[in-house]
Amino acid sequence: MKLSTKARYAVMAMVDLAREGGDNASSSLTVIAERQSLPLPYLEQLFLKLRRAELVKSARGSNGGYMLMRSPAETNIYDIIVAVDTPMKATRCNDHSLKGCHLNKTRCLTHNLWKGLEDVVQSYLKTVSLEDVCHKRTIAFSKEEDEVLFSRGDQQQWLHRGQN
Amino acid sequence: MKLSTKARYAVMAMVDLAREGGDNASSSLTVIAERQSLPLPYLEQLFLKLRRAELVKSARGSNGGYMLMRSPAETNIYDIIVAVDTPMKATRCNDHSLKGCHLNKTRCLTHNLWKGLEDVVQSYLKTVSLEDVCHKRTIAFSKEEDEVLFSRGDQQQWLHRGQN
DNA sequence: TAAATACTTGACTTATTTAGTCGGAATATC
DNA sequence: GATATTCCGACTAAATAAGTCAAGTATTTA
Repeated sequence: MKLSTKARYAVMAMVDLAREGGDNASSSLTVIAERQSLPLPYLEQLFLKLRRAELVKSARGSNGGYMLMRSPAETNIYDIIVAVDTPMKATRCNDHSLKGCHLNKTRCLTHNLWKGLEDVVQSYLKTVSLEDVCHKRTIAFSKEEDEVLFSRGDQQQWLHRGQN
Repeated sequence: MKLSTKARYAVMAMVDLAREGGDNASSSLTVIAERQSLPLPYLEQLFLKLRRAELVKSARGSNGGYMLMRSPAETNIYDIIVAVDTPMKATRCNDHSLKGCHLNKTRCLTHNLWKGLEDVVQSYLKTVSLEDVCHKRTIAFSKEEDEVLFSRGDQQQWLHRGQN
């Protein structure tokens, strides 16, 4: 269970785009690839999918490039990862055909467990926006499952859930 | 990003063991493999690791088999998955050498994001025990990030965090 | 309009990981 | 001693991921 480079590279590139591409300026993949030390042809593959997912728009021709479709605050990490990769597949049965799921009682037992795992991952990735990442603003869950660490750059503050 | 069969099979087998192996009775891998439709030689590999992780103890010879080291309630899913597989590796840099992490500012930005993802997954898997799975008792997080669904079989109850 | 720039696309190759197998040794029970 | 079982390392095959390549199309600028 590990993150694919597709997902990692896509997020890195989108963060780069969010930081450098303000004021309706588009960044070319050549520049992004260089800044982030990523292989250009690989980035091309990824941005094709990002554009089809309507996360970025492209401008062709000289001085062309890509720019975000929506603001960094409105772009969440989950959408980026889904666009280029399968985000988290823990269950084996898809929603329609339950083959491989309820062969017998015991096998079915684990279904909720894996579904819960998918939900947790999905929920986390959806709550984090591109802007959050740009500002190093992240959400961490403590072991008590009762507190949330809100971190903005150097400042950190422990809060009880519901106080945000 | 998907669950490995190692992790899935190991949990399935452990759940089987928890259900059938009460009263200090040991179950042989042959039986578990048959009940769960899993390849025996593969299970052998996995239980070797589970034993070394001290999650199960073994009895050799005829009528031998495996039994849980601790009670199902004291055995959590995270430990099982860690024993047989890497649970969730989202960051690329390990804790000691930060190579590939702070090459430049932007790359560093995503570090907290991935670390947070690892934490969320780890936290979830640690809170679920083998007993929970046996009773289909799972924890699901709502979109509001403020409520928890405690489900026991047919009963379901929405609670605010901290009331459990 | 010509040239430069950069996106578009699919096919291809290679490397890595995962999944699963095999053969045999050790050990306990009947 | 026959049988059932764990124990262990090495091996193979299949699948996936990562990355490359080449030939195109569209757009802008000069």
